[in-house]
Amino acid sequence: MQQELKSEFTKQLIIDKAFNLFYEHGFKTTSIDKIMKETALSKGAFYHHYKSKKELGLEVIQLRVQKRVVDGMIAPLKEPGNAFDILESVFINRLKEFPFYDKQHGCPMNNFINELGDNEVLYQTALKNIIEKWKAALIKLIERGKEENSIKQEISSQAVAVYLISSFEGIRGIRKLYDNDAILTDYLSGLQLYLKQIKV
Amino acid sequence: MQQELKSEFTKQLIIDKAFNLFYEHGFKTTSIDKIMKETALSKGAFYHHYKSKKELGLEVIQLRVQKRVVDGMIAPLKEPGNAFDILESVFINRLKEFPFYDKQHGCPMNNFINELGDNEVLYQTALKNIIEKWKAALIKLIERGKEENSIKQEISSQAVAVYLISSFEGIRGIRKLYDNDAILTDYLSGLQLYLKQIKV
DNA sequence: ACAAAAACATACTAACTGGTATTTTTATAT
DNA sequence: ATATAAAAATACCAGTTAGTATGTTTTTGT
Repeated sequence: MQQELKSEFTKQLIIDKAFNLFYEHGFKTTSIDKIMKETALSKGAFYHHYKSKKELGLEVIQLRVQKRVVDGMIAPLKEPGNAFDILESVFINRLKEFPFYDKQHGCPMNNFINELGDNEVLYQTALKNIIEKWKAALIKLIERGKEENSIKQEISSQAVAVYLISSFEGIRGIRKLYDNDAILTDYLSGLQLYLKQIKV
Repeated sequence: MQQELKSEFTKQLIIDKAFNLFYEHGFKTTSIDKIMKETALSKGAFYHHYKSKKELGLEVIQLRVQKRVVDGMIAPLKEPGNAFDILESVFINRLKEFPFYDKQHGCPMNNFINELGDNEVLYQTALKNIIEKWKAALIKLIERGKEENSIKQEISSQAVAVYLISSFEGIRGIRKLYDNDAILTDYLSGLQLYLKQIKV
């Protein structure tokens, strides 16, 4: 039982260090050697726990990348309260609260999407899964808003959800290029204008 | 003089093959060897014309990537006609006209931004330059629309420009994950709703 | 005709890549 | 304590990487 715990701890350690390196330097250009140097364990240990780099990448996406999006963007949508207000505050606050490091390196999910999204069906599916979860939660919230009459009935929940996600992921990439938040301020104004359109 | 032409031809050939490989496989994971295999020239020839891979990357961004955005998204904004109609048609038509290959591999500029945007100030500047050009052209068109009274006076041209660019680049990445255009259709509905908000 | 220079080719390096084979260490069950 | 299996370390493989050093061929000015 103690051995099992140790194994689990090591796997989590590898995933943790791998996520950080993938986030900062990309997946394909981060080697197993670099990851294991961070864990202070050997390459042999890595291949004892994972059969390939691809398997690790998949776990990082499913366990770390997904968790980030769920915690930051999906779970808050399910809180009780005025649906429109929640929609507005989640998108705006999340963007404002990012630390400098996260602004500089963009969205981990978006980075994976752009690096691996056209590469391999397994990565594709894992990433699509996160997007679909996010989309579904947004649609549900918008529908809730329509019912409680805080969001206009006539708009397409699905279209609004997709447009919100697109613009959010888009700006997370573009922000990398700048060394200040001016572009984010513009984005937020643009977003607020959009939300006004769907507000009842 | 003949030599100069030959040199220019070779450089264009290298840039051309490099762009295609970068687009399909990413910058960091495309080697000089692979590029030069495509040109049917030698590695010696490459290092005669370019001092490093970084220099090539920069030229690809400045000459090919930028041209794509200018031709497809910026130049059409400068055509005469109703400003709102131009705005609408450029974004919608461009997205609809992408060949399958381009849908699958996303936007070359966005790919570069997400792979290299947090890496190196030279790439950052070159890419930021394209975004700023695009933004400026959009702002100018929106201002034009305000003057001719096809676009609402009270909206911030800058905010709308940034929001439009963000959502466009965002969806170009997300589309990679899917094997059909359903997500694009949702995006287009969402975009149209946004545009309705700024129409006079 | 000829020397200089540009264009390109060949051969190479040292460091790094994902992955494997083999051995050593550690934990557990009897 | 001892056999067994998991965890981890070491050493290694064949292939790839950006970049260099040194050639050969082609073009060009004289």
